[in-house]
Amino acid sequence: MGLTKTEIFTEEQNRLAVMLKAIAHPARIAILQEIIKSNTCICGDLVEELGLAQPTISQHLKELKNAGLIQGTIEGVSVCYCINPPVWNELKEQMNGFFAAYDLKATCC
Amino acid sequence: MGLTKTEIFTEEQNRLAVMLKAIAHPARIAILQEIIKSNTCICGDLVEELGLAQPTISQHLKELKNAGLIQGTIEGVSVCYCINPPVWNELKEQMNGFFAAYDLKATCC
DNA sequence: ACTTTATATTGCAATATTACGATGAATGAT
DNA sequence: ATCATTCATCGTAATATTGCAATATAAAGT
Repeated sequence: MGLTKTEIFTEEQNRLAVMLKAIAHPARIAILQEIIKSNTCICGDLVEELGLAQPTISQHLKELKNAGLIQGTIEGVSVCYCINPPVWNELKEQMNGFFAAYDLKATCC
Repeated sequence: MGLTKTEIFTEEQNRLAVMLKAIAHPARIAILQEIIKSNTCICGDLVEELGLAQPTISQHLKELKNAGLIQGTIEGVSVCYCINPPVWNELKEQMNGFFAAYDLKATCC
């Protein structure tokens, strides 16, 4: 098969999975950290920072964009990337919910 | 290729990626939610709860275990699963760090 | 118009993931 | 001892992901 059975799960579960899948790669974690670290939008110095080829970085950026976590605005020749607040907050809420639910009842094994 | 270049990234980035990849699937999100919801360890009623075959669930549990997020203790015929606090907390800290870093400087686009 | 610079797209090879049927191993009940 | 129950493992088919070379696109400078 190789294809996730999304129809079995809730919309929330599927959306959270998509967002987490987008972050779940060291290169994309590094990209997000760079974007957050540099106060302004980052204008694609990423290829130099990370040790990956330009098409690879471009592809990772595309995946982050597809998941809605970042947005890219064209600035002349280059493109400036930054966090997309609504989706980022959605992720934050979901994860906080997760962590809070566990903290409440961590009385098991 | 199809193989992540882990040697390029920091140990922290790689560990976070492994943990997030483990959660980044709706079935595994659902499993974690069930484990957290049921105060006690969950003793594998998961096959009935979710609509997936038993080998599939078993495989997902294995991946969560490999990432260190859950632990399973044998209880007679069945196996009881619960959150593995150290790794779960590590994930929580990492994610909180992420979210806190962004909240500080959300003054961009 | 031509060239440079910055990014995206395409195509491909290697590998990983998802799901499940069939089968195996271990415990508890009869 | 035999059987049912619970879970893990193996094998396999379908699909997804990762990374890059080659190429395309698009804006800006000369």
